Amino acid sequence: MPRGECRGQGWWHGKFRGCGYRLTLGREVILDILSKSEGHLSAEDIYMKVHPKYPSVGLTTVYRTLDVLSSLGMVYKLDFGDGRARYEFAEGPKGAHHHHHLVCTDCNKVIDYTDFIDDEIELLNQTEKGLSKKYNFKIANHLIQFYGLCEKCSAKK
Amino acid sequence: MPRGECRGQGWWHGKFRGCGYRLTLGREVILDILSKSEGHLSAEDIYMKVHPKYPSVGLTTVYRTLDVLSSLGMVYKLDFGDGRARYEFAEGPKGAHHHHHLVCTDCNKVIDYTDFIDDEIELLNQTEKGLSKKYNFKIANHLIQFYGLCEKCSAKK
DNA sequence: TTATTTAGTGAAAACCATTTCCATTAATAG
DNA sequence: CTATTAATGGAAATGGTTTTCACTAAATAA
Repeated sequence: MPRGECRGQGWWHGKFRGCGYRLTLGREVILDILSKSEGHLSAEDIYMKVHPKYPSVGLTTVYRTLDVLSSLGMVYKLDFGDGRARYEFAEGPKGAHHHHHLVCTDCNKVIDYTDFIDDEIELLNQTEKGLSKKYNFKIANHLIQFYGLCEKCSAKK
Repeated sequence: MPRGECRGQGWWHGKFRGCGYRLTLGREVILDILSKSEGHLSAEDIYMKVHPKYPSVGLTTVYRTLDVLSSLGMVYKLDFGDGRARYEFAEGPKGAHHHHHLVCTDCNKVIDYTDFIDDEIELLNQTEKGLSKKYNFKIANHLIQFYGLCEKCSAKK
């Protein structure tokens, strides 16, 4: 991804600048990786993908950029209980394929599911409204995860 | 909590022994603290509460015991994103007052809510059934958290 | 354009919750 | 009571993440 192809073209350009953040090579590259990758990448995963092409981008910058992206709501920071944070792209304004997670407590495998999402979301919206009012809480986001054993791990037992 | 008052009396005695775990002073004390405390305690919180009366119980044992309790399903291990795990008592078999969480992303305050829980649980049960079948996943537990700004923090802005 | 300002950066060091190591202690079985 | 071995405490190690600091470069002013 040569710089010229991207600079100023992504829909996120304005978002960065609008919040007073500078648009740097590192940030573009990391955002690019995230937007193109399925799944849940750790900071190190991202560093590994970035480093071959852009050895000048360090792990520190990956962490710092993920923080910024996270605070801008462009990336979700997730915890699956294995001691390292995972990040996933937040899919722009249309929230294209929102999903929830099934987490295997044995092998830490994570399955994204979109089944039942519509019903879940509908209920969540109601719940959010009620909770916001009752607790004066400005809800920005939610997390739903199911924990258990994946097919392989429950067979092993 | 003198040892004699407790040894062999708690409903968890059998659970421990049945799983091949020994019933030790440390485990009893930690379980006692958890069962009497409202809220979400970190390992260090628990250590601080235990240490004055039982200085012989070390932080390592707290961690180890929490692991055991967690694997027995007697305690839930929670993550609110502030870098340390929190633990809460799982309320025995009747699941007395199951609740979900509202987490403030600014001050890390956590509100337990039980409102809307019935509808949520009902939907979750359906969803669980569907997911279990489709993905051959044995669901043992779920996590629902809403993230946002608490009253104080949204006023500050 | 060039100069100025200051946000952003890489590398190494620090941080800190948690885990591991190991010699010792104590709960349970016989 | 004795033997067995799970459990323990304290210190050290671990490892993901954050901080420090001197340096670089993006944005802005001249």
